[in-house]
Amino acid sequence: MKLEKVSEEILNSIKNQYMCIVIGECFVSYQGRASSKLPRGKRLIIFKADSSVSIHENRLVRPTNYMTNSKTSCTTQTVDKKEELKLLSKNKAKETLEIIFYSVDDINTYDLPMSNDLRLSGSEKELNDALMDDLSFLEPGLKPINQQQSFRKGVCDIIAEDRDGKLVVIELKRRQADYGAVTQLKRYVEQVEKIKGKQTRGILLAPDIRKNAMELLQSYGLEYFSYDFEVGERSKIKGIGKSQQKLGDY
Amino acid sequence: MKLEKVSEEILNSIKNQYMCIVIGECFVSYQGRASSKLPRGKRLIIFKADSSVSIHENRLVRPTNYMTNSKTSCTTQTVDKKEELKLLSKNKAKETLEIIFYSVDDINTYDLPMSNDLRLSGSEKELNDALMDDLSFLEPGLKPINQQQSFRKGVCDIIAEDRDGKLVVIELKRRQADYGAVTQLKRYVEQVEKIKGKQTRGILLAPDIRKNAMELLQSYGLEYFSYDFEVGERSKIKGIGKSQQKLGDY
DNA sequence: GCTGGGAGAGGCTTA
DNA sequence: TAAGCCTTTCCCAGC
Repeated sequence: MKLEKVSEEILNSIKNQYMCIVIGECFVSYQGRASSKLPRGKRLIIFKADSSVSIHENRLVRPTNYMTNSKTSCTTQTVDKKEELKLLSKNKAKETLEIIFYSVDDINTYDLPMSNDLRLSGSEKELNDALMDDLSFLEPGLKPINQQQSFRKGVCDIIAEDRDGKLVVIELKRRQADYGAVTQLKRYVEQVEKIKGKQTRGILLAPDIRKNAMELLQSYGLEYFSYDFEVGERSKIKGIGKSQQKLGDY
Repeated sequence: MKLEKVSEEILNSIKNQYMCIVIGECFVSYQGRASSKLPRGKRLIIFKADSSVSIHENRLVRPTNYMTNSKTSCTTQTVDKKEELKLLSKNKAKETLEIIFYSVDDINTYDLPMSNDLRLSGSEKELNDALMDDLSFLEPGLKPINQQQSFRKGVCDIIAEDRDGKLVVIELKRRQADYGAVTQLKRYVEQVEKIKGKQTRGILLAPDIRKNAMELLQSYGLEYFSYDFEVGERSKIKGIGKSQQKLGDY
């Protein structure tokens, strides 16, 4: 396949925000936050309407190389009497992605909509909403006090009040809680204490917690509850377990 | 394009570990760790040799839907007098990905090697080595005392001794340091203090640090130095800057 | 096989 | 724009 033609088709596709798919023998070099070289080999290259470029090998979901928000330029050159097509993509962060094609097996351009229409459920946001609906099954008498308020820092924090009128910060995680989750909760609790000027409890709610994270949590005097959830059309929290720490209280 | 033929080509491609690329009108539904639905629309679907399936829209580097380690089966059915091709992919984690094709614009199969071409990264080891070679440009009189200790990727823990004989834990980050970096360093310092039984300094070395992380670091009494590095054939540290905190000392 | 942890993380939302 | 944070994170290396 004539590389001159390939160059034209790629540039035309980018200009018209089509999706361009190329299969060809290439060498890839990246310079930016890191630096990498992909030796000569046959690969799949995708140019999308949002100006992203991805290089895929015949394995893994993620591309081996990629660049987003790029401006791509093409030049054909002759090296050792052989034609080469050089694609240079740059972005604002001064990163560069260079693809050199030695030969192209196939190139196709498709007019696909640049839509974003995945409907995902089971996200933390959704679980958060489910939890907000009824905090009482976490602890009797617990009431949310910041349904809309935004003196919270993260997206999914709940500030509530327990039956004794004490403030409670709840951090919800949809996966095993790690060190970061604990320090995050600690920060929020401190922040709320500072703003409200009263002692505040902190509850970490997660399906599971790493051992060292649990230790840190306890040393901070925070509380942990495990929970189960079900994903589906509408995700829901199935049950709350008591943490060891909590058990010890009784 | 006849969906019966499409079905055959996809299954054949999977069997032979080719790469199969399909452009078609489809609906996608996923159930697993989360749950999602992608309404009918024209998309790119990639079947790779490692049995991964990805669905791409005309934007973003990452696929909207995907599945790895899957077993895929095909059935064609007729709904409302219209032919449909149903692909069902399952993996061991009991996750399911269902793609229903209403029409297929194009399908191509390519015999690409399932190689894992090493991406040579501007090596972090080199940054570690460069730093280890001469700690004195961080601070006069600083000497490493665990030259042989193993490094983890992306993180370099060095234990050194300053000119006053005090222990210094140094953590090197490749990227902007965040809360995690600070709490990590804090942990190491505490660990070393506990083991060695003597007061220990902690230095965070990173290209940049987030404002809040800086505050936390200072509240912990830790130190921060910024540095520049160059990636390329041989990565090297270009220079060490002094942190605001450090400047205040002088 | 499970788990801990980095990554050129990507990508999204809000200040 | 930067900061903060979630993710079906993906992926590898260690046990």
